[in-house]
Amino acid sequence: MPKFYITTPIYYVNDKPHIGHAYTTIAADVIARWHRLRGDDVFFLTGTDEHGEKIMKAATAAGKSPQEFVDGLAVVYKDAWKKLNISYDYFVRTSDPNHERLVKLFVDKLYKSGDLYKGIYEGWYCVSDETFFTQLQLRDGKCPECGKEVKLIKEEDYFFKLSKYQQRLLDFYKENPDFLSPKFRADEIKNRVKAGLKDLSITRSAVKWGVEFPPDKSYTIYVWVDALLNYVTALDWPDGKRFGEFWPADVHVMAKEINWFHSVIWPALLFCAGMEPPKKIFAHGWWTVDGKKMSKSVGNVVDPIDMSRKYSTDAFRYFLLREMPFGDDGDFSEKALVTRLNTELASDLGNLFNRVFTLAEKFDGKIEGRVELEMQLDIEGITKSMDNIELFNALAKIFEYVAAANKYVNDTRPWALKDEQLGNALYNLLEACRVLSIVLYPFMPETSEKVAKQLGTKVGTLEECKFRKFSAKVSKGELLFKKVDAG
RNA sequence: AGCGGGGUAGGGUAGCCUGGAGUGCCCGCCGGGCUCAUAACCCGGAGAUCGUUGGUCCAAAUCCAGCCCCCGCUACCA
Repeated sequence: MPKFYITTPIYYVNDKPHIGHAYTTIAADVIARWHRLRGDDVFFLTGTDEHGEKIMKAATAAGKSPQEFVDGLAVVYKDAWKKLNISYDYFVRTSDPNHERLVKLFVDKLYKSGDLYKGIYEGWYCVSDETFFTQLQLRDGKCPECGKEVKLIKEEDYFFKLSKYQQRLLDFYKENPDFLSPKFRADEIKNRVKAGLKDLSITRSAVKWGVEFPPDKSYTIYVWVDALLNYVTALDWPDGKRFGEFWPADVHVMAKEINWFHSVIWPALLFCAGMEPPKKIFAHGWWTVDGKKMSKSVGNVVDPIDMSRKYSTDAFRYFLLREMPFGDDGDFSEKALVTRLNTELASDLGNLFNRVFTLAEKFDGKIEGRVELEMQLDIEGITKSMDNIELFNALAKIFEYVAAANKYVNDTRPWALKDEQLGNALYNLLEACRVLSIVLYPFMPETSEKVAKQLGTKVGTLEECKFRKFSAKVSKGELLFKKVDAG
């Protein structure tokens, strides 16, 4: 059985999840469910990133210890993923003692490799935002966030010789053309690496809430190194059974702003440790909301839990993956969501099931006949799209089949048929519905299960996406998607 | 400034890499069909100088160059 290891980033727990977190996680869930449907042995990892100065400050402000504080937020994330039907296999936390232990082990290994050295780190620090900026990030020499004065901080840190890995990375990208995706992101990364790599300071002296740096205990390990390592500590690197079974990761899914860390720094760290890099990095785009950049100050942050409660988890999941090609940027609006829910989910898909099941329930003859509605389903195309992580294209193909099935109803006019002819039409339509329940499963698992139940069966595997003898007993249930008023 | 992406009917997109009738899809609009179904479904129609100028070519949305707009990213923010 082929294995498939997929991850989301671990999310920084300074706030509850917003639509961006939900998007990454839902997309990864869809891919994970797809591979389970294929029969792969899937390991789907998500989790939370819990170290850093900001967390400590937030905890203090809340009158809690950092650990109490992050414990509370980890639960918020787990609850959210439950509501969004995320089928993760393991939830990793960077404050977990096992993670911390393995991070130290890994960094110690880096240290012994000789690729760490002591140097001077310089950065522009904004006191009010408690954040470092690079020279280029500054706006008119002032803080790009708040516009206040920044001061140059110099500190002695341990550096990782990232520059040493420039050529190795470029060679790796060349030998593995599918490593960086989508394609248009690959050139961005390659060009930046070609332009030259600077070494990376991987310790902090000011940050107390973090993993201790073993060779020099006055430092903590830079949170990004801590965070990236979750992908292997969750597998119990180096000796765990899961590590042997699942590493290297098949795909790391994330938003584009952290592509650099995954495409450049992460493989370099792994090279240094003598380990295999992941097979694929997939960086998706960002959502604007009603045409504007989402931000707390504008007050347009979309809460995925609200959306799923209001329109159903499946409708929300569907919308996110249907509205924009996976990889691009796109715009979220409730109006657009309602339109897709009312037209594609209620009128096209839901109504198809409803009209077919209504006809089938009234019929007491034999449901059998010639296969007439199978080849309209482009299962090869869907498979190819899903395997290439073109989720948008896969959905488009699935809905072409929905349209073909609706057309078949209109063309065959089953309400005017009886006996064998009606049995034939119903056979084709019910098999089409059954097959649809399978291919829709990764995207809308609840709906898929409801359809299977109404068909008197269970959601099948990808292999069962072929027409066969229909033997189940149909019992119509409630409407799968009801229309809602816009606004 | 550097790097990258984009400008296709009222809106949104695909097509561009590997030139070949403006070809497709979704929403909206107009007309027809059907009556199993959630006023659902099916068919047809109107609507585009494919940002702009020039070039290559028998042929350009597609390739090349210039220009005009729009938008990202520029690494130690977690």
